[in-house]
Amino acid sequence: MAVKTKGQGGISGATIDRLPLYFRTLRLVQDEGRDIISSDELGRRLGITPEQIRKDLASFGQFGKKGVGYYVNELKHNVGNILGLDNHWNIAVVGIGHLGAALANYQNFVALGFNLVALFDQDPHVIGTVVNHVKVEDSRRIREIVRQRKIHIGIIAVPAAFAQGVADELVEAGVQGIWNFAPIKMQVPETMHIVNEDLSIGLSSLSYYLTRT
Amino acid sequence: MAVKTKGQGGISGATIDRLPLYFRTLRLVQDEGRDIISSDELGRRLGITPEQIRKDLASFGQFGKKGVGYYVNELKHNVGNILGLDNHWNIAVVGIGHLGAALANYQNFVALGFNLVALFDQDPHVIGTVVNHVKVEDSRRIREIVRQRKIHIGIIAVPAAFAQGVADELVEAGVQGIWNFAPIKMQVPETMHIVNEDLSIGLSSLSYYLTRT
DNA sequence: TAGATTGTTAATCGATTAACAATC
DNA sequence: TAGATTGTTAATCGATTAACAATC
Repeated sequence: MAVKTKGQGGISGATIDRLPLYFRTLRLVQDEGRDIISSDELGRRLGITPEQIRKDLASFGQFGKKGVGYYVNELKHNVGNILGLDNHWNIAVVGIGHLGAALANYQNFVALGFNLVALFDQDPHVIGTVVNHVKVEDSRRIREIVRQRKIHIGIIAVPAAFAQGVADELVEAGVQGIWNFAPIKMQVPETMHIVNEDLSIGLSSLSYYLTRT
Repeated sequence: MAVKTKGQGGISGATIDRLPLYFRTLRLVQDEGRDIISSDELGRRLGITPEQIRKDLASFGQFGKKGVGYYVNELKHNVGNILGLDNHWNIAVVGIGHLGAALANYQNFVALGFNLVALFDQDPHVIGTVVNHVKVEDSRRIREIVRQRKIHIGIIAVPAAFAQGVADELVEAGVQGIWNFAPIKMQVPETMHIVNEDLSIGLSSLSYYLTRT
């Protein structure tokens, strides 16, 4: 679970976290050849109330037509634009263990417009191998390559003990955001955007609910 | 990011999602040989206010000593108990692609007391291989093996197109909870506990914030 | 036109923060 | 005792739900 995506600029963090769901569903609906969709149907497909969806969208503008619904292509374009997906951010994964390799191969990122441009690891057996068409580089070259390849987002998939060090290097190299899978709270400058993905939370909370059934 | 862990039984879902963080930090503090910790220090280590922590804990009982703090061992035991970790749930991963293999190898689950007891895949090249000391079985045997090995939680790491089918089988086989990594909203009976882990949300929301810096 | 559906305001609900009495 | 720190109540803030006018 991604932790603490706090709101900013007046828009609720909860709203922002729902936008990717809208985007994905709109893509599916588009593939089905549909031109128009109502907040009602979108809601039914996602398990979200239509009022919630209308409110979320309305906080960014008027994208629908009263009495009609939303034009699928147009809305998808707008939501993608709001999410900044057309920036086509360059991303790099640091730590090509099982999880890092899984992330490097994750096809849904391509669908969102992200470009995987670098992979890093410090294990000599892993350096030089190719994962999803990208060669794994030595972690010591993070600073150099992040600048060269204009990497915007660093994904941290190293063991907890190394995560802070990697974060420091990524920050110094000038990435704008970090997506962190290591189970630690990292120290980064105020201006750095960081999203923590904590896999323990989902499973533990499931345990909580199971215990109380 | 884990989606929609709604509160239940009067306890806020946000509170429950913080408990695993407390648990993990207490384990670390315990390893450091510390006997006592204050809400203030716990807060500093996690980036959470001490008031929030005290409130979270207080909703389950009085675990601290005024003027002193919390006894680390005792609190860790209590938080683990609240989360139901001492149930030592049996878990199975369905879909041993990159992500499924990463989850099967995820060491943090062991630290939380979960037992990995089965792996499933439908690819004949994958069936029979061993991942993290567990043999991969044919997905067609889900129902049989879930019962045999008394699996409580099913983890879905198959492509979106197969996820609903897998969920149906897991439900029929009698699992109590599902941890779903496929990017779809699944239809399951009301009584089934399901936590959706949606990796697109974290990265997309990061894109949103980066766009507005 | 009548029916459908959005966008927006008001009401409710829930979660966090602040304050402080209790007490170790 | 004096200082520290919890547990709890009250105040604030934020997010969701309900209602409905606008309008296609």
